[in-house]
Amino acid sequence: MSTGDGIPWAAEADAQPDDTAPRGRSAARGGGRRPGQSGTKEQILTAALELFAAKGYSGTTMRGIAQQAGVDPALIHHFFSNKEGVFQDAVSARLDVAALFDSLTDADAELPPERRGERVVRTFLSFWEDESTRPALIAIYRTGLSDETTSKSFRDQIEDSFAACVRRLVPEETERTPAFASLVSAQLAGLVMLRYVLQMEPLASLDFEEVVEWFVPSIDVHFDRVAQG
Amino acid sequence: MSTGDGIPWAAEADAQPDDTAPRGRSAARGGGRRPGQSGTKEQILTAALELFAAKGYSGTTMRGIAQQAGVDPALIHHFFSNKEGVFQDAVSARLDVAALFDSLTDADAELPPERRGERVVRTFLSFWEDESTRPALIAIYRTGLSDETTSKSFRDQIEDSFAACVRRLVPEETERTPAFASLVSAQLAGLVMLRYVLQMEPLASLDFEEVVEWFVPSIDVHFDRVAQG
DNA sequence: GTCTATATGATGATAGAC
DNA sequence: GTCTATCATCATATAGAC
Repeated sequence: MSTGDGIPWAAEADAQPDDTAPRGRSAARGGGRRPGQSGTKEQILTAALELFAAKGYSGTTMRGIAQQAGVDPALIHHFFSNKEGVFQDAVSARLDVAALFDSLTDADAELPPERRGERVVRTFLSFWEDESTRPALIAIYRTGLSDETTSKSFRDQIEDSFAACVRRLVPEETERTPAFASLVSAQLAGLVMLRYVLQMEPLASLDFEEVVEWFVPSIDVHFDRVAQG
Repeated sequence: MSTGDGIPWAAEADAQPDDTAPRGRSAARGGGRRPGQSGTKEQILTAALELFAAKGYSGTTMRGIAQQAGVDPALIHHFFSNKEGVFQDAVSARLDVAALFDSLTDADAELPPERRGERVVRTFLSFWEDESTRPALIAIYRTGLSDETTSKSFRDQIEDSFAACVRRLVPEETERTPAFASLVSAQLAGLVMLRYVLQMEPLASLDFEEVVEWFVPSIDVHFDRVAQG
């Protein structure tokens, strides 16, 4: 633990972001044996993600994952070598972090400033509302905040992902753009933290549209400000 | 760990919020031996808070605290019985969580709506800007988010503290008040998370007054909204 | 692919000498 | 008040039988 076991999940995200089609024959890679012959591997990843989301990284044990998945602990090592491997595979199997904002196209930059806030909020929150990606996000947020080591890569990841988002929506970069991006990130991070991670009431129970309606105006404030220089 | 060792820091805050005066003869209690004869106890609490803030609750070890404080691990048990005791004492020695918003008086409810946002933001952030209370807050936030068990009491604590705050500033309670409080909490939580815990740039390096200037308008949006029913 | 058995180390906690 | 020695438990990880 204190030996410096950082979790470089930011390494790379291979990921299939929103694979609505039933998985099975993904693009033939290599030619080796198809993984997950009996579905056990998938089962382990699901169990792992559940636990990482609920108990954080250091609170999740290999034994716990094994029990949750109904398999032997040694099997997990067999598949993923170590705990860090399980985490990375579990997260990237459900979510492509780097592509979080890929659905924001250049066309969105043409939106009038008063529409951009809503566009960002809806795009970001859609991944939190989606039950297939939410556990991965919760696991990432919990783990990313657990200590200074993981916080560093988590921070870089947020920075990168939001920087790309901002670059799409506010093409004309000014000196205020970075601060603007920080502020918007902070507000979105706080929202998901309380609504989805901590599940604070009544925020957690609000209808999605209600959240958007309440929240977007406070984001628009920043878009207005950055637009007027 | 999985045996359910929650951290009920919300138990009670006895706390001396800002004991600037050099301790020594605190109000004569009992009559027993004066604690902290050689300052060792204080030393341990400081080291503990530092580690809890940096590595979270589960990432901090008794041995690590001992090493950081330059004392024997057994001494910590002697003073605080167990890890949970160290955490509670370390946090409550520097910060009275329950009194976070006590400086908001009824007079603030008389402020025009457009001034209330700034009042809340400044009050809350002042504890994060203060180096004597910041480590305790970071420790609380990190620990509170580490898993579902601690998240529960953390959430309740945020709820209570902000509920009290809102009750002071928006006396005329409507059906929108709770949602309003949630939203404001979320935005403030996100801000401190990115600026002080994750230290995301450029947010972390912004001048305090700049942060206030950028952030307050997005809070005012909610005050305006709740004011107009 | 699946399991048993085990190596190796760190953890929180305790008892007791000085 | 301070320390040594130690316990029981948990962790990750590995080697190897089937």
